[in-house]
Amino acid sequence: MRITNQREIILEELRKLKTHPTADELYDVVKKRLPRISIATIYRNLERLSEEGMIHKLEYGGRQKRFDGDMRPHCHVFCVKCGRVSDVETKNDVNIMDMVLDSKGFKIFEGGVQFEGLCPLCQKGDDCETLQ
Amino acid sequence: MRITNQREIILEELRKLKTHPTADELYDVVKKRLPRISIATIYRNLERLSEEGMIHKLEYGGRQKRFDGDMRPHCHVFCVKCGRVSDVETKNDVNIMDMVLDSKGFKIFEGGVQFEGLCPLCQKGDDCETLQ
DNA sequence: GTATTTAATAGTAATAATTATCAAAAAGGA
DNA sequence: TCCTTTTTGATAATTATTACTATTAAATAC
Repeated sequence: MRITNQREIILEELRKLKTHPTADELYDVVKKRLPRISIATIYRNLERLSEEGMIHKLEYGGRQKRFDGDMRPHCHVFCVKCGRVSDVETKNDVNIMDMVLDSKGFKIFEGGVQFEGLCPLCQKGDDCETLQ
Repeated sequence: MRITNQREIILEELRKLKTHPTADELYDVVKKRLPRISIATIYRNLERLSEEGMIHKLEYGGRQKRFDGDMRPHCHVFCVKCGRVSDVETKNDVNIMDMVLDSKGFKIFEGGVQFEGLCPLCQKGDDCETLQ
């Protein structure tokens, strides 16, 4: 995987954000540093970086995928109304993988806990701008 | 929510399936009993039934949503290659909700464990027909 | 350092899944 | 049965994502 300017800046900006942005949200951020970058480059690199295990691709709650540059193990909660995602701090004493009794022939690599709820804005009844 | 023939049969057929079908997979099944049904009716009812808490909408792994008529609490594993979903039998001694220490202002309703892996067919290297 | 090879990019067209629209049909009372 | 409201079928529109292609830039060989 070649180190291009675009790839470096995409990764750098994603790591700065704690918001688990969608591709187009990250596009808006990266465009400030690389005004000529294409949205296709954002998509391609996010896909590639997640294949390489450098970022996480989050696929729950809503139609758009979200991405997370924080590779430390942690859980997420997503808002069922607006699709926003946040980190959740959890007790660390459960090994999820040990919970499996029968995986019906699947070979399991990873297990994770995720939560559903309402974000602070949607609780207040505000129309979250990031509607899924 | 009115009880229509279409709605009843969609629910009935979904409950019969253990495959966690996508909307179009369920469409093919339901069409055998209701040849004139529209794909939009499938989408509308699956969305509606999940809003009403009668079925589960599964949004991980791939672009298509999947649906599950089995409302007993249980975990899923999805194949990272083909997107197939299967139930996973797990130890029942962990209360996921108790794990939360800080939810960053989100009000959490539900928590679940999900696993990623490879389905039996993709392990063999076969081209799964249900490619995501 | 320059040439060569190969991967990555920008810009845009195409695709796929889902949702919106709307006239007609059916459900569930009154 | 009649009336109101919901749902349906058919299809258009939308939205997120991926594919395509000529051009540009990285990495490597010379």
